[in-house]
Amino acid sequence: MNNYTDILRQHNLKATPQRLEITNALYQAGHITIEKLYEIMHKKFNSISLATIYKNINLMVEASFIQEVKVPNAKSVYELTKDKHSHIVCSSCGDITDVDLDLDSIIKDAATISSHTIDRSDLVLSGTCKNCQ
Amino acid sequence: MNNYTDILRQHNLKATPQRLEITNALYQAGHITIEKLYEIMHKKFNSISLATIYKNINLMVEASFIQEVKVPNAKSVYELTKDKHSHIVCSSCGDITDVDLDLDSIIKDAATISSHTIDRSDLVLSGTCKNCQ
DNA sequence: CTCTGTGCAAAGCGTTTGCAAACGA
DNA sequence: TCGTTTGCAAACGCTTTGCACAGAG
Repeated sequence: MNNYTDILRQHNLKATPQRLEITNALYQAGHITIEKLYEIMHKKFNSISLATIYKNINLMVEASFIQEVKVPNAKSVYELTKDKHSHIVCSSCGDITDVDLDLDSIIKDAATISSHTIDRSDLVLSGTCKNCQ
Repeated sequence: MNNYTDILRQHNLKATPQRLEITNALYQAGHITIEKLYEIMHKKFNSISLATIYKNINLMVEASFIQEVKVPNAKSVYELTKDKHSHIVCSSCGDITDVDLDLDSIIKDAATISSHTIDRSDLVLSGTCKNCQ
């Protein structure tokens, strides 16, 4: 049992049952669309509103408690913020998995080539997962 | 002067003035949002409709003549399809530049770790460009 | 008790669709 | 000429907003 109550409060968010369930759903699913999240939430709170989902998702993104992942040719998914990682999407079943890749030298190259400072990297790989092959 | 007329036809798209101008705007801008594209188009065709822009953008994406780039915390941009490359976004001015990075070994690692096949990679780096620093 | 969060309904915004007229080949 | 494309208006779907009531601290 994770203590999301405290974590929410640390982000100045009251620990309402709805928020605890959103957090729990994100934890369970790993990556989830708004649509799917609403489905799950609706089972527990049959009168929940999509507005509540959106308001909370936006607050949680602002608080950097969760993050949006933009996926090519698909809807965005949300995940709990965790250590830096990349994503692999299966174009067939849509499943998304995390993968820990070392992008340091590539980012360093990019910074040199472009004269940019770089503070964020989003890598999404697409292909076919083992099950779908 | 690029011969987009022929290129459009090779993709089974009639070379209308509107399409030639969309293509030209993409070429000039490198990366462009729908909104900005409409602005530019409107100067040349004052009665152009957003519907025309959307229809053509969608056809061109389907034909792989252009591609959508999903940008964190910003609207998608479109670019002419060219050799594989990554993108660097300036969080300050919003400017997007192409950068040629070798992701081969990283992709290979990811394929091994995940047992996926990988046929596409989208890397978007974010930071601050030289001008904005 | 106070202030924040929820749920509802309405509004807002970006995108798509249907259709008649215009146009490219 | 024939099939495609354009522009308009309406429809659509996702997201946000305003407000009264409920609930967390």
